[in-house]
Amino acid sequence: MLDFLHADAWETAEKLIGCELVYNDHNGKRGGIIVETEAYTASDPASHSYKGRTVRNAAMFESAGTIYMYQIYGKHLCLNIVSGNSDGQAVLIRALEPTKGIDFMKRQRRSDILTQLCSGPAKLVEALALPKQLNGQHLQKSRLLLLKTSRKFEISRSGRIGITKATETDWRFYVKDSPFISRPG
DNA sequence: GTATCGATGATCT
DNA sequence: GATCATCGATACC
Repeated sequence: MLDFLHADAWETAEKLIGCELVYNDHNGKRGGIIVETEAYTASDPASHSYKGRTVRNAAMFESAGTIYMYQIYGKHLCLNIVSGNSDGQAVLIRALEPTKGIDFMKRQRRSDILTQLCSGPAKLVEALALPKQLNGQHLQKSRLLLLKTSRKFEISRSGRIGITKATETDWRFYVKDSPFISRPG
C-alpha cells in the first residue's frame, strides 16, 4: 500500500501529490488532498539530514513511512514523511486542499478562507491540530492516514521555498493552477 | 497587487 | 551567538 514511500525523496514527493492525508482522533476526522510537497535528502545542503544524524533529525533516518516533525522559527511545526531506505530522506508536506473536517480546521486556524486553511507547511499542521508527539511514529501505527485517491492532476515543479542553500534544485512539486498551494508557481 | 520585517525559541557552532 | 524547510502584519505601489 505504502510501498512507493521507499523510492527516493524526489520521486516520492511527486507521487504524494494527489494522496489524501487525514488525522483522526476524538475530535473527528480532518484532512485533505496533498497539493504541494518538497524533497530533502542527506546529500542535499538544504536538508536537516545533511550533516548526519542528530537528536532533532533522528526520525529522518528511520524507515520509510516514519513521521518527521520539527519546530521552526520558535513557534511553527512542519510535517514530513520519511522516504528512501533509512538514509536520511524525507518529503515536506507543504499544502493540502481541504476535504474533511473543514469546520474544525476553520476554528483551528481562526479563518473562514478555505484556500488559506492549509496553504503552507505550518498552516496545515495547525489546521489538523497535529501533535508534535507524532514525530518518530510510523504512519501505520499512528492516527495519521495516508490514502491513495483516483484524482489526477497536472503536476508542476520549481525550486524549493524558504531555503538559502541549493535553491536551484527543482525539488518542489505542486498541482498546476491550484488555489490551495502556499504560493503561485 | 508585491515587498519587507518582527516574532520567537530550539538547535547547533 | 547565529541560523532557521514560517506566518501574519504592515507599508507601499
